[in-house]
Amino acid sequence: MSTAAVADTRPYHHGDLRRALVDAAIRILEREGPGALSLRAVAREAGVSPAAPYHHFKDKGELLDAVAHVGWEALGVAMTDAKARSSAEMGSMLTEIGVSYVQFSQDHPALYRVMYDCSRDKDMLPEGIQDKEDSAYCLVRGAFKQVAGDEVADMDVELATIAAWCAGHGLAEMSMFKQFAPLKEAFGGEEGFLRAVLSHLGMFNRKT
Amino acid sequence: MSTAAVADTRPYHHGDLRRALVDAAIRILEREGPGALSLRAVAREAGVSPAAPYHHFKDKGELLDAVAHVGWEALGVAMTDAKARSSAEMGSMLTEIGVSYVQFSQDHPALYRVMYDCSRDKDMLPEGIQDKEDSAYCLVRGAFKQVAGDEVADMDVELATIAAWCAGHGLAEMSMFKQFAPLKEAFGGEEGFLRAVLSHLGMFNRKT
DNA sequence: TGTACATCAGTGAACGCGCGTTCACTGATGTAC
DNA sequence: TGTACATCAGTGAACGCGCGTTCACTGATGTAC
Repeated sequence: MSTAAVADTRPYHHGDLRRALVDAAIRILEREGPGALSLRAVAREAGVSPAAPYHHFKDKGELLDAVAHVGWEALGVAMTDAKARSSAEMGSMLTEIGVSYVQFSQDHPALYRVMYDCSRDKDMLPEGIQDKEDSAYCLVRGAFKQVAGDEVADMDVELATIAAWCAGHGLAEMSMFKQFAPLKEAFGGEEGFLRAVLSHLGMFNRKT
Repeated sequence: MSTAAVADTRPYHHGDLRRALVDAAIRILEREGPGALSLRAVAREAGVSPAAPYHHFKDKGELLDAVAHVGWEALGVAMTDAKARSSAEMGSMLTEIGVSYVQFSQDHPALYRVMYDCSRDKDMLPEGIQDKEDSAYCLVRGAFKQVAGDEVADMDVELATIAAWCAGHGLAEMSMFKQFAPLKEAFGGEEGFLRAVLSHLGMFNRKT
């Protein structure tokens, strides 16, 4: 059965329009960027009337929150994978996590932007990033704890985590600029460049 | 003579509307944030018809560019001051510059945002940040060169500059979140917190 | 010094646009009896 | 098993809004003679 046929026989009730709207929003982000992300555009992309989203989200903000949520979860998965990979290879765990973070931002620049924009609107880090057990932030802090050992004060672990997060976020935002192209080439591509910059950031250099 | 009287006798021709529009835009940014920065709002704030700006700027983008330009110049001044101050006190020059950078972003959060948004739209760092002799970026690179001495390779100075810039930008963007409030208090306020985080970033620790 | 005229820098009304949201509606679904 | 009915999840038309931009215009200024 072709996609068209499926579309033709699409029932009046969608089934999981909530999820479909979030997916549509992400598709728009990847294709046209954050500027194109209106509620109407999302409904259009999902093949539904502009009023339909209101049965699943209070307003535009709530839809955006849901999109950001999906983004943070995907980022968490990417970082967890990187951590697992790195400990197997006994390389620098922190660098691998950092690289995966920045690479995520480069693979999904518009989504990454929305993730932070939603947080900024509330002056709050996303969804208890510091509290939840399996949050991306806790993953980084856990890695620092593991690398540092027990004799290091909690406060220093916290500060190192914040410093690393800031550096990662800054690198994510900066590395999109064209001016760095020659430098990237000199280091054999994006990843080489990322590793070179990260190696200049003290707290990424500790090894397990 | 009161301000009202000045306003009443305001001549048909403005004198320096271009500059007045940029000032009005910055006032809007400080008061209402980047979301409120429309061309019409700027004209309104400057007390002029919505068509007037078109005699001074090709379009909205060009006005925004002018605003960003003013921002980058102000940031450059703040950083130059910090550098001068620090060498007088023989403290860590790089930390002082870093602190001044982040403080600027906190004093003018909306302007700081516009400065980067304008660059992002073009995928280019602002106004030849890397080329111009007195750019903020060159100031940082110069500081690194001075601290590192002649034996360090140019490439390493470049990478350290980029790493520092990323860290500063990341810290600027992160430190606005409410979650860091308790940590800031623990370090005796904003500046103490900034210094604590920066001290965890390797390349800020070198002293003259 | 006075006058004609080109140019500059404003006005204000209007354009079309896409937006977020609301509304009365209707088709589909599930449940009680 | 059938039927009545409440509820759910859509439709599509409409709302008012502020936006960027254009237009014909006009008042002020400066310059040539």
